[in-house]
Amino acid sequence: MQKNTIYDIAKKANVSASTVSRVINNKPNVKKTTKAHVLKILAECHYVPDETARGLVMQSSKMIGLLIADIRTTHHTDAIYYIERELAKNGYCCLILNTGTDEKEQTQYIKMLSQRKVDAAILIGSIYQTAAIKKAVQIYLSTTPTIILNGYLDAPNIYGLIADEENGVRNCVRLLAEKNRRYLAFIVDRYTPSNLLKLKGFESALAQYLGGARPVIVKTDESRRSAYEATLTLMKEHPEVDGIIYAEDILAVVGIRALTDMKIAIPERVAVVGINNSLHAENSIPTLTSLDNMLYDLSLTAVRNLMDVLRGQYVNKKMMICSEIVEREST
Amino acid sequence: MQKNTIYDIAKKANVSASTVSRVINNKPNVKKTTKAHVLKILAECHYVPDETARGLVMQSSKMIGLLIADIRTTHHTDAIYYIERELAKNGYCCLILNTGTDEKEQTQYIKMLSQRKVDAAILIGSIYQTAAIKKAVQIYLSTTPTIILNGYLDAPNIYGLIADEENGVRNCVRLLAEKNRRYLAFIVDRYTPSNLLKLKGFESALAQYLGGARPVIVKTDESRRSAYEATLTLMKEHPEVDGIIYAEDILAVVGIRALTDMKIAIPERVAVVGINNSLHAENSIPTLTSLDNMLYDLSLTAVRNLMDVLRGQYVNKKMMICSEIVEREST
DNA sequence: TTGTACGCGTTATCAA
DNA sequence: TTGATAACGCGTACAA
Repeated sequence: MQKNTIYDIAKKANVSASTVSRVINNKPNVKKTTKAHVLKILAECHYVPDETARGLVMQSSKMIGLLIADIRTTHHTDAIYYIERELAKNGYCCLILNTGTDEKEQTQYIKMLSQRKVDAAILIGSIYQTAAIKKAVQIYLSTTPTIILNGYLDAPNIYGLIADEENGVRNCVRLLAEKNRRYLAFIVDRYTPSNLLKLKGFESALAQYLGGARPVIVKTDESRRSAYEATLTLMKEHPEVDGIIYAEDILAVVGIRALTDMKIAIPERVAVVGINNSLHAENSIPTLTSLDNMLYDLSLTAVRNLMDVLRGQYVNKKMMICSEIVEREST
Repeated sequence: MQKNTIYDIAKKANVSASTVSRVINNKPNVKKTTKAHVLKILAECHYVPDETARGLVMQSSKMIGLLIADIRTTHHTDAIYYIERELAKNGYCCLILNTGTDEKEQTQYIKMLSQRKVDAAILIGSIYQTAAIKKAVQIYLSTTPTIILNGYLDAPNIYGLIADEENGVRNCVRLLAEKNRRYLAFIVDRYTPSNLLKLKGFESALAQYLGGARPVIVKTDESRRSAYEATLTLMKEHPEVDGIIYAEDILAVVGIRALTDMKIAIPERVAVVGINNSLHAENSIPTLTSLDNMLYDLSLTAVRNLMDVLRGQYVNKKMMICSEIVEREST
């Protein structure tokens, strides 16, 4: 594009740069006719203001940094989609960074956010609930409003927004108990803060609803095959199991396949529950009962809260959004 | 963070701002001792340069704009992941925007890219191969290197990078013909430029390998259920069909379920082929033969080409990357 | 080897 | 109602 600054426009319109600026920003005290004239030239030249320069003087980049371990995990992709769209409505752009799971790298990415002068940051996933992140934020983003999605850290500028998965899982156990299940297992792939809460809910609910039945907890590694194997092994070693909760829908879907291959009837012989209420749950055969952790509400609230903070309004530091069970064929 | 400019650092180090700048950018002609001293203060203050200001003077934002219709389509998410990681290696950040499919909105987003002064743009998906986009790019990004992933537009600053899906589909037909399939159908959900090429390949291959068998082409709408219904109807109306190619793996997976529900043996009675070689293909039962359009290579090449263009090197305007069939149980 | 002065494109203050 | 001028934080000729 041919260089196109407010000075170029000013020259063509025979006014000063400040008048052009006033027109662009719709400020008062501009004569109607000059405004119309400038507006016309602006349109003719397809003038677009330089947000970089604007940001420099306004001390606001109108950009929000989004940190995520790996954007390919579908659950997080959805969150990013909701967040990006909502931020766009408010005139903000998203700087999206895949940080991986290494703390050193994550710290580097937080530094990048400060370098890019983002107006705020959203860390997506409970994995950011660590001491390393807290320290990095204190050093590099000490005055930048920061939200952790499904996690919390205690710092003046950090806001936590968490899905109440602990109670959610408790309710899953209660549901299974009501369906006369007595021997429940929980299959988990990673010990994230979020998953640890799910396990906590699982164990306490067993005590409450199933008279302290011994919890069977299986830890798989992160490949999907592994959830398949884990399910096979589980049913061999604990044939009494009549209900399985998986830490995520994807694991459950793979588990359902394993059970089907073993000719185990779902839900007659074994009931299955997943978490996330994702598309996987709707598409599996049989369809999967799943704990909806309200990702959409979580995302929307994150943005709303952030906008409020940026407007200087008071916002609660640690909010929780209730989960809900969506019942389908697998229970 | 307490304000922290090169001037603040300069004061603390008893040197001028330009010396600090020289140290930061590792320029020559700085006395070793002063350099060490400045470096120490820099570290103590956790100084981070302001990329915004830097961008203003260097006329380079070190940001690349990524346009995508909807980041939630898994195939594109993968592309974004590869691209983001590769760009990060080169010191670039990604501005990711969901444009939707409306041309007016898409134009607005292109305008935003120019406003943010991105150094280059990557448009992900053949849907950007439209006259409206071409015009918008010419107006707002006329000097910004722009790559279309899986598409092409003829303009001085636009580079096309396309998967050879036309030939890929031709090879799929040949494979099915070699497996003695005679009556092939193609199920497609949207007439994107990419899908139109697949159809073209399908029809020409029928002429070549199957003596001009009448092509059965079914257009579904974009919901997944619809692919299920379409498959049922297809098999009722054309019971002779013994091979189906779906425009995308997801459609094929849903189709496989429909066939299974109809007790149609795969691949004995009907062979099935998908496109994208995504995780869906690996996870379906039976596993799905799929055309790999080399998304990873495409993404990597896009970034490499872009970096070359930014370095002022010559880059071919329209490149093609060959597809490959990955055979699995469904054929 | 180091410092001064200017410009990048914009907004804001103040004077005209 | 308008225009000149000074920031914003940085890089870089040019001068010292």
